Amino acid sequence: MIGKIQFIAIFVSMRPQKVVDSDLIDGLARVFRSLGYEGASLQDLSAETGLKKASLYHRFPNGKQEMAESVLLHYGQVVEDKIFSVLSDEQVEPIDRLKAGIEQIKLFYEGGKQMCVFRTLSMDKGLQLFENSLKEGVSQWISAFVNLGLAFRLSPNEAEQLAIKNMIDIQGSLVLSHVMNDVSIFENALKNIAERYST
Amino acid sequence: MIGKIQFIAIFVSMRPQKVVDSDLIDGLARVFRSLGYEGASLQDLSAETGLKKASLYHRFPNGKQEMAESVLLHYGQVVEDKIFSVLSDEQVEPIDRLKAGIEQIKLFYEGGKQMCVFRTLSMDKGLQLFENSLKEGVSQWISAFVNLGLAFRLSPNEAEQLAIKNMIDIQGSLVLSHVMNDVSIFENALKNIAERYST
DNA sequence: GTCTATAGCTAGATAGAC
DNA sequence: GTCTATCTAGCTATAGAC
Repeated sequence: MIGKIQFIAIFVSMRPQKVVDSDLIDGLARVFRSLGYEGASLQDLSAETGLKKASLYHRFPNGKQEMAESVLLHYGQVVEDKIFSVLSDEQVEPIDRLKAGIEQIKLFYEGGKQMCVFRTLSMDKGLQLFENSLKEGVSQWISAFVNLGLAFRLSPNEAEQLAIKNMIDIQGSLVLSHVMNDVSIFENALKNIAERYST
Repeated sequence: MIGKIQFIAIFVSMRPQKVVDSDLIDGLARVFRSLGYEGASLQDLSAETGLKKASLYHRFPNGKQEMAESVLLHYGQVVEDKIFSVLSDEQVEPIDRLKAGIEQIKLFYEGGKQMCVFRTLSMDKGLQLFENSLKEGVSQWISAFVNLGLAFRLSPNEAEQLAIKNMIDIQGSLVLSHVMNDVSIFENALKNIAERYST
C-alpha cells in the first residue's frame, strides 16, 4: 500500500527501516494474542518488536489502537489466504480441502500454543474498539467452513450449523488448552472437526 | 470464616460494613469477568462495588490480586453447590440431573451474556498468578460432567471425552456469543450438550 | 526512520483522619 | 470500616536530536 512512498522516502534522506512491516506486525500480533489489549503495554510491544516506543508511534501514529487494528487487518488477509481460500477452492476435492485446511489451522494457532485474537481482543474495553473487525473476522471463518460444507453437499443450513460448531470447537479448545497447558485438547478438537465431514 | 471476629469487631467500636461480603465479591466478579485482570482497574472495581479504593484495600490487604483470588475461590464454591452437586446427585435420575444442571449453567452465565473467568483471567500475565485456581476450576467442571456421564452408564473414558467436549462447547460458545453479540449461539450449544446424553 | 528524554496522566497502593 | 489525600511507578503519548 505505502510501499512505493516508503521506497522513495528511503532514497530521499531517511534511515532504512530497522524492522520490515511483516515482522513488525508479527511481533505486535504475538503480544496482543498472549496479553490482550489492556495487558499489552508499549513496553511489551517495544521489547517484542525491537523498536523503541517512539518508533512504534512513527509507524502507527494513532498508537496502540492502530497497532491492534493493523494486527486484525493483517490477520484478515492471512485467514483469507491460508484458511478461506483453501477451504473454498473448488478446484480441489472436498476431502483434500478439509485436510489442507485443518493443517493450516494447526499452523495458524501453532498447534494450540497460540491464543486467538477473537478471545484476547474481545474483553469489554477492547470489544468496543474492535467490534466490527472481530465480527467480520468470525464471519470470514464461518463462510470458509460453510463453503466446505456445501462442497460436501450439505444443505446451506446444515453447513452453517456445522461451521458454527467448528468455530466453537476451535475457540473453546484454545481456551482449555491454554488454561490446562495441554495442547492435546486442541489437537483432538481439530480431529473431531475433520470427522464431522468424513462421516 | 471471619464472621465471628467481624461480629465482635463491629460491637467493639468500628463502623458497620457498608457492603456485605457476598455483594462485594459479586461486584468484583462482574468487573473481572467482563474486563479481565489487566483490564479491571481499581477505579472500575470501586465504582462497581460502591467502596472506595482504600476500603477495598482494607478488605483485601493484598490488593487486586487478592480480590481476583477471592472471586475464584467464591466461584469454586458456587460451582460446587450449583453445578457439581446437581450433576452428581445420585438421588436424582440422570436425565433430571442433566436438565437441572443445564438450567444452572444458563443462570451462571446469565444466558450467555456473562463471560467466564477461565477466559478473562487466563491471559498470560493473569495465568501466571492464577494458574492453579484456574486448573482446579476446570477440573471441577470436568468432574461434574464425568459424574453425569457415568450415571448415563458411559465408560469412564467416554464420560471424560464427553465432559471435555461439553467444556469446549461452553467456553467456545461464550466467546462467539460475546463477539457476535448473539446469545443464541450459547443457548444452542447448551442444547447440543443435552442431546449428547439423551441419544 | 530511529532514538533519548520527558511530558502528563492513571495505575496500584498507603497514611492517617474520622 | 470507610473515607480523603497522597505517593510512587508505570502507562500512553510527544518533542526534538540525529
